[in-house]
Amino acid sequence: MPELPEVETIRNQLAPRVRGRTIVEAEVFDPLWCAPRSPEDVERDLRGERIVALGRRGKYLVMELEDERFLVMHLRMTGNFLWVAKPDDEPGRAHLRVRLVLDDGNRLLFVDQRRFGTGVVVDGREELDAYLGERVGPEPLDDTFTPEVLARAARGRKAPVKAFLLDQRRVAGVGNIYADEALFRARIHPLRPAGRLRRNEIERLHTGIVEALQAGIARQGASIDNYRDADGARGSMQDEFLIHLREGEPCVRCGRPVAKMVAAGRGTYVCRHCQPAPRARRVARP
DNA sequence: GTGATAACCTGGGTGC
DNA sequence: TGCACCCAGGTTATCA
Repeated sequence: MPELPEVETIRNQLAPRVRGRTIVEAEVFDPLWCAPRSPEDVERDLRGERIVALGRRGKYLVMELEDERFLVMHLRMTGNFLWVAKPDDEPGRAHLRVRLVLDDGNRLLFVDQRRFGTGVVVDGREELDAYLGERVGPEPLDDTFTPEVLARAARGRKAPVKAFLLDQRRVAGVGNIYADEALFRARIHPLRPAGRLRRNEIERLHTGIVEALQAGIARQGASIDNYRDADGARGSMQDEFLIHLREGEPCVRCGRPVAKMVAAGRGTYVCRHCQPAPRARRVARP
């Protein structure tokens, strides 16, 4: 599942290749991708536009076009954004949602098996800031993301810390994989209420988030299922998971078996020894 | 305002 | 072999 490291990997690969290129042809094959706007409208917006830069915000890939127009894409569950040099190299049409042909003949393909991925054209930097501002919180790899920022976001939250981490408005870019990895690194149980974490736990969680995401970027992301980088290659982070998907295997820290549970409605991996469960609250007697 | 849950979607896995 | 059903999960809408 593409999370921050996977999207950042794609951005790193594509940014230098697309900068300064012009989109000479845009084809949107799946109306769901750009709904409620029609594919024809979006194709018209993109055709002839020069690409100024390719950025990222949380899990969003942001293609900046001329005149402060932005194509904001989200890969969701199974989306891939592929770079193809020749028409013959294109994969089958089965899951192809969007094709952008550049003036140098190269192609960008949005391929998405489950059709959750989206693309939105936003006009103006103010509208872009508003669009992202209501969906995405602080960037965890920015210098401005400090333990204080994390503590402020968690303050008063009764939701389990796993749900807190998955909420993109609290911390941008963390999904199911890296939430598990960050919590294991921080030795925090996923069901602990976010607002009840102590100062030293917030600091450990901050470090865990940053280190887990950096590890993912260093390994070009995790290819559990569908994720491929811009060149169609698999990442290798799945070989380096400390806890995620390791049910029944010995914990890398204590050797006890890793357990699987459900937290925030998601499959969640935990070491019950290294990540102690929250104590049950006493019920007051009448 | 907050937290929980269903729905969206499709392919793979499982059981019969 | 074929069919029905369940599950995976990021985001959004809805409800309590």
